[in-house]
Amino acid sequence: MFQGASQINLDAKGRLAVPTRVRDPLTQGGTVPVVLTAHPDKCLLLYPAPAWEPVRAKVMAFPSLDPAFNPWKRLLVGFAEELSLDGAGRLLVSPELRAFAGIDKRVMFIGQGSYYEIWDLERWQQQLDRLTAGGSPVLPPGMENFSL
Amino acid sequence: MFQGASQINLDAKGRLAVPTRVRDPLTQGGTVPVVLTAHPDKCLLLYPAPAWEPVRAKVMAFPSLDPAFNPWKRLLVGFAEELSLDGAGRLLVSPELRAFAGIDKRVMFIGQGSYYEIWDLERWQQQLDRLTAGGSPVLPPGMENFSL
DNA sequence: CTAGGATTTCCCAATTTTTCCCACTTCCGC
DNA sequence: GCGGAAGTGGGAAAAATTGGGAAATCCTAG
Repeated sequence: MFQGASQINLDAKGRLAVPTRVRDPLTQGGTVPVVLTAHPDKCLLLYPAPAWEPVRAKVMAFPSLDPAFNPWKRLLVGFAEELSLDGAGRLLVSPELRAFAGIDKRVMFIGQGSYYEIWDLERWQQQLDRLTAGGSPVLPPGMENFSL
Repeated sequence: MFQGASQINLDAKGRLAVPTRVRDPLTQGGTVPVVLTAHPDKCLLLYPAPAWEPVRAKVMAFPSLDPAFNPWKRLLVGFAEELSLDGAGRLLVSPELRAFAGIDKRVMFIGQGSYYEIWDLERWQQQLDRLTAGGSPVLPPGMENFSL
């Protein structure tokens, strides 16, 4: 289970230095490749490759001719890239994914259970502000009785 | 299984330089021709020729007398072209297909499992914006409980 | 039927990009 | 303070894209 937040920087070549704390559980010590893809909230998702497979399978099983599903397929599968970390544990993020998520330099890593989210730092801040602004965030249906 | 997004340009002669990371899985190292055809969403579909055959067979098996199927047949079969890549791995896209998909120069390659989609870049952006705009993307029926 | 022109096709070469690896610096633990 | 590990940056070799040019083919007109 991935959790925790880390702020890191991309270097000039678009390489993302994955912190060791994140890297080892993610790649199981370098033996497993990772998959990077896109999320509608304009952040990226980072899976260990084996964990991505069932997700992709579910998305691909959507009916092809129903227009409502196509955008989701295009986003989740269309942006997915299987990557390996270089010798120094860095991830080369493609220009397409960087453009999609508005990532240039400063980035936030957010553990989310079966995957990590990668946010442009500025966009992450805005996301936080929206949640904490106004004192009382809106509760989605079914969460009214949730206790921490 | 094809996945991933690549932005590329047509040159002045209408040649599409298929990126290596797309080309090799698609043509299995140059041994297999490809088929390019049209999709109702105004993008093009790119199949390895062997993978196209069963799709064409299924489309051709649609009932001829039901008028609802005819547009699909006309698009999918009517626009289909079998092509080979030139020595530099480029695809010569016919003026008809370029006109259909509104492609002039900047183009997006989107992996979609058994085929690639080819979009005019501007049209692709619009397609993305519709999904990511408003903060809460529309979930099609049956997808409410989908978890990533 | 022949010749000219235009278009298409194929191939080569230069530039640009990518990939891989090495070295330095900084931070943390011992 | 010292040793080790992790993060950072840069550079060189390889590969891929881009553009152009020459040859072959097709079409048209004389």
